[in-house]
Amino acid sequence: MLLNDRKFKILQAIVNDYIETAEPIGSRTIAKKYSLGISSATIRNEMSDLEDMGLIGQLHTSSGRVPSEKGYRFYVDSMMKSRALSVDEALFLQRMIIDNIGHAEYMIQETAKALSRLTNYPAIVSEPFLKKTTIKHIQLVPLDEKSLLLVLVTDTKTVKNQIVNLPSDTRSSGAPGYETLTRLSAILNRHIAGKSIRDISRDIIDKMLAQFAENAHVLMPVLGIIADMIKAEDDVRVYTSGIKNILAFPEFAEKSKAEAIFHALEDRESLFAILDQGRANFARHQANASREGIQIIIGAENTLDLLKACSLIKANYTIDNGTGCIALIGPMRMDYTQAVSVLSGILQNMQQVIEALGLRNEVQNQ
Amino acid sequence: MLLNDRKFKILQAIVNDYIETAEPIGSRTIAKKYSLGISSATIRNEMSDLEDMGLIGQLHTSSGRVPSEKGYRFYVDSMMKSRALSVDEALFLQRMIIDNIGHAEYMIQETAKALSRLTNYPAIVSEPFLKKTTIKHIQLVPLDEKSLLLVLVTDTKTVKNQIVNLPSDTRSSGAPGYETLTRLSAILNRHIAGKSIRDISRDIIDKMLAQFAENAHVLMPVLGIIADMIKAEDDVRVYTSGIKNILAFPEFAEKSKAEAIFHALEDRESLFAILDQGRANFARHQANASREGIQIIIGAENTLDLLKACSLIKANYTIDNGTGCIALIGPMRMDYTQAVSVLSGILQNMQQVIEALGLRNEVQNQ
DNA sequence: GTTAGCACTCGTCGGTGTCGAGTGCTAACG
DNA sequence: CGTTAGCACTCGACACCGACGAGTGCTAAC
Repeated sequence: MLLNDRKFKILQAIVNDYIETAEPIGSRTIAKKYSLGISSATIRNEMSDLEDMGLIGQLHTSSGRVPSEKGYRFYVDSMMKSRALSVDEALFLQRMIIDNIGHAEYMIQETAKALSRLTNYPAIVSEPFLKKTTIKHIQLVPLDEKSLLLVLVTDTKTVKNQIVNLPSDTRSSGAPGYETLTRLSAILNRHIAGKSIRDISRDIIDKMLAQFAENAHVLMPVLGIIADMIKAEDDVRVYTSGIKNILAFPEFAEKSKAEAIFHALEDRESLFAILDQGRANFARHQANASREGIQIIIGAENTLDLLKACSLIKANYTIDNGTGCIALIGPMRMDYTQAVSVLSGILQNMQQVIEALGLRNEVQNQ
Repeated sequence: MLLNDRKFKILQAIVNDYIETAEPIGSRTIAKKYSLGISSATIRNEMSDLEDMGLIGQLHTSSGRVPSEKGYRFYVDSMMKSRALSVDEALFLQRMIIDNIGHAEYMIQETAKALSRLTNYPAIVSEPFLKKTTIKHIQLVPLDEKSLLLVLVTDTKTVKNQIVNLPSDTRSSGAPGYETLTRLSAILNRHIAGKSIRDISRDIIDKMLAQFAENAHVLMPVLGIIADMIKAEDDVRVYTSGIKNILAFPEFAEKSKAEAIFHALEDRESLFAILDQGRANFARHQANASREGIQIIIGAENTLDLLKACSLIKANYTIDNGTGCIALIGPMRMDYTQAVSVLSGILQNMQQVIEALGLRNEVQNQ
């Protein structure tokens, strides 16, 4: 699509103004507000052309013009200026890096919070989808007579723990003591560290049972819980933040619309559906792929009916054996410039934290 | 306050109807809808009396009547029937108990979810406020050359873990190995298990330093992190669920009101302020104390301006060395009967989970 | 090609009238 | 004396109307 310079400027004025005010904008207003050096009548003619091209539209005859989806698409692809982060934003992100180092578990939640806080749009962040979690280290810790604590470190340095309740009908009175547990931990590590849950064969279990000797009754509950924990680890979680921000947008003034979105953003399944739909569109709009992999999906480009009136800005991030997703939702007239710059800032931020945590390349050679 | 039987029934009809419909109700409607066997004119006379007593009011002359705060108070104190849980509700709670056994950490979040799900009111649940967390067990787990994992079990069986990054300028190359860490863990346990962070004296640290010998450089980072973790443990967290439900109430139709509540329910500080205000009111309305310690705070009885138009139903729950709080928020015309029965069901539920986790009396004698 | 002018459209806003639900008061009834 | 029917009155909700203004398209003149 090719636009002459004047049409370009007028379209830009319309989109910017609408992003800011959410009101249809007329020719006279453009002439007054933006000094383009042409009269409102000329602008009217140009606007008429832009409407013919499908870039703008009007809600009814004789209201001002509003960008169409195609108009937003054009704006995003061709006239959006990339903006550097403001000092405040950059400082905020810096602080976040510092706070998060050493807290891999919270980083993802914090990222969602930061995103919505900086942009005032609802944010969604999913944990990385890992191909196959492997066990890095196991430790049994004594608790009391009837139970012990199982601590599990996975190859992503995620740490899980759970209480193991021992069967009460065991011969030996009570749980094994500290020294015994240390010995049992060593046996467990020798046999299953570095393996995924599928790799634990009957053969290995038998060997361990033999070595556990009089403590054999401890092994099965422990293995069962390890399996559960690894399964839970393979379950990707999603976090949202700033959902209430949608109340501030006039396009969601009707409570029913706001409620529909609220509902979707509280439900795990629909969150995944939202994040997932990017894939189909990715090929279609190559222009965005260039922007550090940040995708912008506008209005009806969304495959979910629920989002037909919204825009979605999303990107993937990578931890060496999996990728997660991070996204912002807003009305179609969202401030793409700001949202994209913040999102790309956060992506860099996450990368730094991930590197600081040493998750990058050292995991395989444990 | 004494009401004759007819006034009693009329007031009950007004409150019930208003809870259900959120519309002012007139004498004719009462006569038709509730078969009290008296005419609308008689009802008008009685309503006039009820208004003089301050139990009901009207928004403007010639609109129907609406319960006043005093009216709700009377309703809650004298005419609310206690209702048994429905089969569905009971089953839902049963399931929750099963799911939560062994997951002390999630129980509180799950409780908030269950509350809001069963009542359709926003729920707030705070973690127990513990007087002084003590260390029950410490375990050091090897991770890699530069770091190790510290696992801490406290007297509430909460388990925390954090990665300890060792100073890189240490003489000995890399972190201690598995056997060494096991030995160091034993030293730590011998000296500080059963103590709170304040009890760890300079003297104890010196002794441990001596025993750590060539691994002394590991001790200080570890102790620093233990202090942080205990401090974080003493920080009570609060969870909310179902905030979006307020959108369904006509009294929050104006977005600005809904937004104010949203804001308060997303902010930790104001959540505590909400939960805290019960104390002052507790003495005032003894009548409620009888209902298993469930308090009902209506409208202006709230000390927070924000809640002057709301009601709050709250209760405390106890784990042996601390108490937490659990609450529901709704419009003044909330369905007190249902809310109270669900809340009391959940309280019993929590008690069962707590007992199943063995947190009750066995903790002290570790 | 640009602009001024004009007729036309349509949503918004204030004013007006009607309708219905509600009330209080009074008088009649058992 | 308590209860009820009837009546006048109040007031919000709603529909209707006209004025106003922001906006458009079209045409003619510059």
